[in-house]
Amino acid sequence: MKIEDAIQQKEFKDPYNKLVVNFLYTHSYIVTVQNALFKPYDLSPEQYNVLRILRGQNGVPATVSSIQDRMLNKMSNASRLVEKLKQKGLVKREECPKDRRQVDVVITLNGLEILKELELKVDESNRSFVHLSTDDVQLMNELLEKMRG
Amino acid sequence: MKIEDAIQQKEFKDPYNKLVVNFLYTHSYIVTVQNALFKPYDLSPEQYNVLRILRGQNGVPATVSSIQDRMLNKMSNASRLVEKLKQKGLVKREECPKDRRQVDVVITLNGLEILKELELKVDESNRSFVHLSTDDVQLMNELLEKMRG
DNA sequence: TCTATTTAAATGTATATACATTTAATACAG
DNA sequence: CTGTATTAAATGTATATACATTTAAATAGA
Repeated sequence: MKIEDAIQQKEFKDPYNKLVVNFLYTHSYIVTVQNALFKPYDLSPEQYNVLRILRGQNGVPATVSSIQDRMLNKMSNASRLVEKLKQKGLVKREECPKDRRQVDVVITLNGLEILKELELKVDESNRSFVHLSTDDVQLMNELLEKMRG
Repeated sequence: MKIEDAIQQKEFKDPYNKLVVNFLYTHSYIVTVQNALFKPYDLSPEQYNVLRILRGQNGVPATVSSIQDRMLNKMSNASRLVEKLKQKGLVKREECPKDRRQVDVVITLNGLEILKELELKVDESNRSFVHLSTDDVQLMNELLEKMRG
């Protein structure tokens, strides 16, 4: 569906304007799909992302700020997301002995299991809601990086 | 900057996965720029969007649900956004005489003025933070629409 | 050493999304 | 009509972003 029809706007002043609007609308489309996917697991997309970051550590603890640095949204609040995940038993949080200001965060076995199960569904979902050929996906990946400059 | 460097992830399982991550990261980049732009005007990007929708009505009142239908994020809450804008004197809200369930929303002169001033900055900002040629912008607009299927 | 600065994490608060529920008014079937 | 269903908007609540501030610990410099 054309963006003009989706938001009932006849025309755009220039293609840059249209791109930003088109982008924001598409973002909403993506997160709606993602939310529906994560909801049965009682996880938000952001919490899922933190779990993925922690698994990437291969057992090495991550500090809250190192998680923050790797998040997709640099403005999100790793401290509170970790707290939520801890309450669900998906991560452990321990005071770092070397520097008592820091906190060592590690994913639990339970967290790894849920992540493994979810990841299959995420992969499948990504492939099915992105209606592009691999070539177009490749092209779009390049354009996104060029776009950010 | 490559997405792999931006979030310190070595590789992606497949290009679809990378695209989604790349997309979410780019979204964060865009809204960060937009928030900074709107902040001095005490408006959020969402409130700005509602004002733009109302101006597009050319004086014809819009109901809350018609605003909702035209929003970029279909899950946002037009009712509360309109209330915020009313408190700032940027919109008027009146009971619709034909159907007392509905509410007629109209942008005020003050709202139109702020919108006019802001729009210039938004246009300029869009052109400067999107580091793409017009051809690439056109291409990306097409890919976004194809992506949503 | 003692103080000042810096750093890591947590916390406070406003806005917005996500989704369910409520309230009130209208439509509509019997 | 009258009771039921539908619709529009508002409201309730949880999560997350955005951004400022606070707290505590470590570091650096006089």
